[in-house]
Amino acid sequence: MTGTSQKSRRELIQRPKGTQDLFGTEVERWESVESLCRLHFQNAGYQEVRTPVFEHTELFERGVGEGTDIVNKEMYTFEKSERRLSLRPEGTAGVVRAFIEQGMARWPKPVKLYYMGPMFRYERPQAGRQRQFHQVGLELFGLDTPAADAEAILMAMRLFEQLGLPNLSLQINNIGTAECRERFKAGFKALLAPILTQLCLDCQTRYGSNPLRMLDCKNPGCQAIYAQPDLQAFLQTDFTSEDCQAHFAELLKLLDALKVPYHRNFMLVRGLDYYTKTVFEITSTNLGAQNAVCGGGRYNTLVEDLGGPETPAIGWALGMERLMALVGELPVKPLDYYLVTDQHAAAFDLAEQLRAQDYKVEVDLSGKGFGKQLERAAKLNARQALILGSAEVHSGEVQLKNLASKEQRVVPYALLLQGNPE
RNA sequence: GCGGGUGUCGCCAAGAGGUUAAGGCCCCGGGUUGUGGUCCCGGUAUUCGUGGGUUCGAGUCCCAUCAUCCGCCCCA
Repeated sequence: MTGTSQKSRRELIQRPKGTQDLFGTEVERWESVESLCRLHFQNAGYQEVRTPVFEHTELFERGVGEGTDIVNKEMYTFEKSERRLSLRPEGTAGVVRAFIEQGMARWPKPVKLYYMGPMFRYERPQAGRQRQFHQVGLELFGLDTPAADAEAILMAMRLFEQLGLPNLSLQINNIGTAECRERFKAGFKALLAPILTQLCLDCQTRYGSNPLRMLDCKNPGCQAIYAQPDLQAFLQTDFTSEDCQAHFAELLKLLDALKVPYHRNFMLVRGLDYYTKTVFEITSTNLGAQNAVCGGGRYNTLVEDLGGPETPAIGWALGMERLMALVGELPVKPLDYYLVTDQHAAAFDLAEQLRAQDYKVEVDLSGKGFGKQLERAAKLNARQALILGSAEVHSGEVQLKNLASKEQRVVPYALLLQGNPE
């Protein structure tokens, strides 16, 4: 092999930046969390929806919003026979597209869906952020009630409680409708106009494009300005309409009754354009700088914006990588039997019968001596070894050996299959 | 796109310009071809992410580049 081909091989076996190989016990942890999510959703009447990993680029441009960083600089976009397609950077747009295209608007209300799968954003990787990452999300279509908001939030909070996540905080806010925000922007800009030059350049840009996002600014100087009493007073007067305020108050009442602790965060705004009324984020101090494990909110105009019938909705998504960083140890199914054998036909037959009884069983395939096979059984931490040689096949028995106690005895097949003769 | 940290075997890791690049774990083979995890013996980096440069001499110094981690931006 020449030097250059070695080099290209080295590059070939290097995974793309911001992607991850998942294997071994880590995959088992993911699987058990995923099945817990499924069960949790299904028990509450949510159905899984599986949409494509790529969609027409325009869907995201119109859905997520043309002004957002996600569509401006983070999408993986490619062209194929005159069509612009993008790897999905988030899940809601695709689910809404499916909702419209599959006629779910005519299903009995509400329509309750969940999804899970990979998402793609072209960003610099850091703790809790990758280019291919995984989300689990929930969407509830057709209702604009505080109860719908409460259920969506409760579904997330109870899931995290079941998983025992540490140091969680539910941050919640009401950003009202588009009209409410126009009213807000006017007042907010009027207050800031005299001191605009004291703000950072980013905020000065946002002043013109998206004033709400200014509140998210990490610049200490800007934060100090936004923390000033007169501005806070303005923020906390709740600029939203009476209807929005009543909706939100009712939601908080429900959360109180359910003993779901929350923090009303007047500074919480979200980066996607489609949110209305309720927005929330669930953060943990056990994560790095990217501390949100779950985020979502109400989006009452998105279905219509994408060409569907007027349909209010609320939803959220959680980041699996961030979630898994918070989930502690999970039990791994142990190996019940390791089959030591030089009689493979009989061994496979026995293994299959045991597996049918839900035992975890491995058959040695090496053809090596029984000593080496037992060595492997011990390395795999098998509870028991089953030794099945020609003598045992002839007598219809098997040697059952407890690898911890070293006890070994002869057991007829039939007895072994009747129950665990430990 | 910008800023900082780190790159020596699959993993952890010694090595501070000078003979053949420690050690541990894992893996493989043997001691023990029908009885294990302990133990013993042996094997596994012509090479230090890559490419240049300085030097009589470079894993050790310089430059560039790549990768990775953390942070900014933004978000799950």
